[in-house]
Amino acid sequence: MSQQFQAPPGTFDVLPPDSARYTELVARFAGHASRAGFGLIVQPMFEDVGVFQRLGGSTDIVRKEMYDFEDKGGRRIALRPEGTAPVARAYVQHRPSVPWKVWYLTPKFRYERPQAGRFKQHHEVGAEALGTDDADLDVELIALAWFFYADLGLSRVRLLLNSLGDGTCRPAYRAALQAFLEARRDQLCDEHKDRIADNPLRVLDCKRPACQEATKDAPRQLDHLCEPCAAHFARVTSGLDALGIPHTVETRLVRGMDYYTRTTFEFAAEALESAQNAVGGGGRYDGLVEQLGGPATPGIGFGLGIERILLACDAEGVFAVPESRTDVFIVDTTGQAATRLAHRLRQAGVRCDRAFDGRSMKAQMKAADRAGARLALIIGDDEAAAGTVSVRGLQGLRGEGGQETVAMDDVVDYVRGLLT
RNA sequence: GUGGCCGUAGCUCAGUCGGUUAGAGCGCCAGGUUGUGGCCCUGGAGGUCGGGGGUUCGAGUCCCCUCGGUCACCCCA
Repeated sequence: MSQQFQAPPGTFDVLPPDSARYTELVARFAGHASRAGFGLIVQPMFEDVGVFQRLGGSTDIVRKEMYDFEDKGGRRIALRPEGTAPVARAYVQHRPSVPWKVWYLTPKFRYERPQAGRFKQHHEVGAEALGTDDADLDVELIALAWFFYADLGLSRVRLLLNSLGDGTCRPAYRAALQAFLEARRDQLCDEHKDRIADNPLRVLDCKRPACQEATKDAPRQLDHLCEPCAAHFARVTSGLDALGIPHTVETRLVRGMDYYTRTTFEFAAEALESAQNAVGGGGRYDGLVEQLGGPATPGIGFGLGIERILLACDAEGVFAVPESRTDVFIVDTTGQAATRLAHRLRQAGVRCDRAFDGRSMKAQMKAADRAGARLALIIGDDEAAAGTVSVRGLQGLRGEGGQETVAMDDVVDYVRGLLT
């Protein structure tokens, strides 16, 4: 007995017709991104593990959720757990002129237990822009994501916004927060007692009631911004206002990677019941390129989770993409005509399909119907002898059920005329 | 990594108190109509009941283990 395999835990196959939503979603995002001056970046699925380790050492994503291994050449490799660091790595490697604006479609891998809206491999579309710290760019990125969601039909998405400060104001704030947390160490949950030293901001993000209560009056980064950071944030919020993008300032919003500075944001789908309601997130990372060995270069970007977006669309009842498989189906019982006719139609830009295995006319007509074709092109013995094709209208096309006889030589043009 | 729930046909599910050849609907194939789809009718194919072990005269049903799924914690897209 042969072994049956299935997709590894936490992964999945997306088959037609469901995959039509993926292609349509990506096409829409590509449209928004290219209209905003972003070009596609295609990158490896894996990187030297150091690309990720060097900048997220105290985050769970890097500490315990990374798919890393040694390859046959003894290199330490990690499947990409996130998309920003590889883009920064590419920037350092190629030094493109700035501002450098790229968008991507990528799978992301995280070793964690699957759950509603959470997988070991999921897919994101995203955008990154490097080379300027102008707050207008922050607004442009956020607007790109925001109006992309709107384009899909989503209306119940909430933008959460925060500023984490920079190298000037963050250290002082961090120290003040650590002092505050140390004084209340006993009230924190066990897990976060240990995080005060290495990642105090993370404690603010804890959802346990005990932690929430203990940190209720904790100092807020937003109140400790230096003057330039405060001005930057004010320009971001006023820019969003100018575009009519509603936002909620969420002072506890920390996000998953250590490299974020200044603007951070997250998009929460309120239609999703599950705990996994973040459909996108991102922020500014003005120190990242330098940490990866490049020149000091500011940057900002985001990633949007395709699977969660589709879940949110289902919950809101929007973005139903009808499967559209073919326009024309060739019913050929002679076994002599279908191959050439299909080729001619396809070369002429007509979507067409056909049956195989020499099935009966009835079976081929059934197949034509199931394929969603608007026209059946019938070639039986009579047509073959006369050099003609019977063109029959199927569902959706005017004259449905009607049938006409057309010369084989003219049928491609005739069909194109009917379909336009 | 921790915990709850669930595994019967390709899909959605039924299966009585443990009882003899494991069912339905949908889907698929064929026929009804030797050249015509949808609707209808008839028939057919398709299952080691997730896997292994145990209890029993007898296990889809009870017990243990295991694998898988799912949901939650954690974390995030």
